[in-house]
Amino acid sequence: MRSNYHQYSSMRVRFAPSPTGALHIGGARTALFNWLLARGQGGEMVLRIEDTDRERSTDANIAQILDALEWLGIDWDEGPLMQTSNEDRHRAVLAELEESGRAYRSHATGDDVRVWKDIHGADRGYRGEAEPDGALRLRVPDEGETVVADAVRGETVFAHKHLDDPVIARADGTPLYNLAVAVDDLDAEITHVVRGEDHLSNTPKQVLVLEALGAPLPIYAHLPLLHGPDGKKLSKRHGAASVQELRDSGYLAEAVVNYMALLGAGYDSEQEIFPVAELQQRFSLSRVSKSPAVFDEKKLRHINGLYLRELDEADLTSRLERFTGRTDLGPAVSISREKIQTLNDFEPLCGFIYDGVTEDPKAFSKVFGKAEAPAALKRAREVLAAVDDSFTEQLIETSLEPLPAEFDVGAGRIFQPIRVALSGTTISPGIFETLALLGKDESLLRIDRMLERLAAEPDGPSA
RNA sequence: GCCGCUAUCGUCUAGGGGACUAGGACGCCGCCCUCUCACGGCGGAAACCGGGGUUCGAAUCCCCGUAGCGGUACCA
Repeated sequence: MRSNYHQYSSMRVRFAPSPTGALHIGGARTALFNWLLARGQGGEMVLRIEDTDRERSTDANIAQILDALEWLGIDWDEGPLMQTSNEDRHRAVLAELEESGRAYRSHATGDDVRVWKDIHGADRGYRGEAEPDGALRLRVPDEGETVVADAVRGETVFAHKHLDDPVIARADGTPLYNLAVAVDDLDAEITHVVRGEDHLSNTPKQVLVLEALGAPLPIYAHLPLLHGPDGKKLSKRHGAASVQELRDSGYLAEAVVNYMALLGAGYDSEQEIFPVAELQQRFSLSRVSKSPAVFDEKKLRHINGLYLRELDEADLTSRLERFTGRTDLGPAVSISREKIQTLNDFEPLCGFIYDGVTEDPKAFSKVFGKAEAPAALKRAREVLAAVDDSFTEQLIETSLEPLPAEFDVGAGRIFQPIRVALSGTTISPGIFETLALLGKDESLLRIDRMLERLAAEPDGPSA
């Protein structure tokens, strides 16, 4: 059974998405594993678009998949090949199979197959009679079994008596998936078929096609599926599920790659942050796990934060500017980088610097509900007004430092009022840095406005 | 229903017969740091699905059960 494996000298893998929607994380991970394998082994990767489902395959979807792969940094050596462009070859193979008697025409429908099973029981797969026309079914031998050699699962045995003769072409002669895949992989001299586990049950059909053709078999590797937090197959309702959505959520491509590599594979018992080159080196099909993995956005966020803080400032700045559409972010980047995990976290943290004070009644009432807060803010205003016009972080800190003692309160009781005056909220970058960045005039202006508001509400915040 | 795959902390995983009082990471809890939020540091709770074997010895091998998932299209 293991006699006819491929004899190609170098490894060739393929990623073959069907363009029926955006590239999901599951698909992206399949692409990544193929790519890591090829790049780590000096092999080649082929990109093939399985567009034989013309109803659902659109150019926009294809463009989206290419865009997602490019963003992730996954490249390929051949393609994108369109499966439909190989239809002549598919039809030739179909004709060959029919002529040799390995396949036959039949009008049997799914219902007919079901009736057959009801009569014959589970131990007899559907076997039809050859008819002059109709769909083309591949003849499965009654005896024996087909063994799928799987690099992650070992050998999986499918007894022929359980297999129905699979339909490999529609009545109109158009080839079906199981035929097209087998032929395309053969033609592309693919040595390792690495794909999702949902394809495992279809694999014997493809192996049977290859054997009917007397062709060599690739080595298969079926990856564990990705699930949502509820244990169900990952879908839209689990939040960011496509590569594009991840990008729009402010994740970094390198972090997404690192995280995806971790899903369904182990590399080291102590370490899990690996630059992509190391991932390529370490990746091995034998390190792929067999059980499904749950996509955990919390962990992605954590890893993203790690990568974000590793970026040099110019790089981070340009990424933030591209992401937010703002320009001249400059110093705001350095005072916020320790506090954000994604590109998307920047805006809520620092938006007030550019857009003015945020209205946050809860923050206002909480901070100015403290008796000394208005007076503390007034005093801070005086002290800050006296600071040299250079208004550096250091000078600001020195000037404000004595206030807590002066009011005999904790530092927070002095700084939070200032923070709310400047930003409107209780969360912002460090207060000295923020004051310095805003500049003396703007800082004093914002404090004055808050003081005026407080004066208008002499009994304290009503909110 | 039938066929197949899988089964270690809530999650991702390490483990491939003795090194396991089962390791790491995310998350969670507590403490420290601290002007908020984070970051960082320290500590803690938390798992071998159940039952039979095999073996001197099993998280690791085998069988059964159970559960989850996938497939079962003239979809891919």
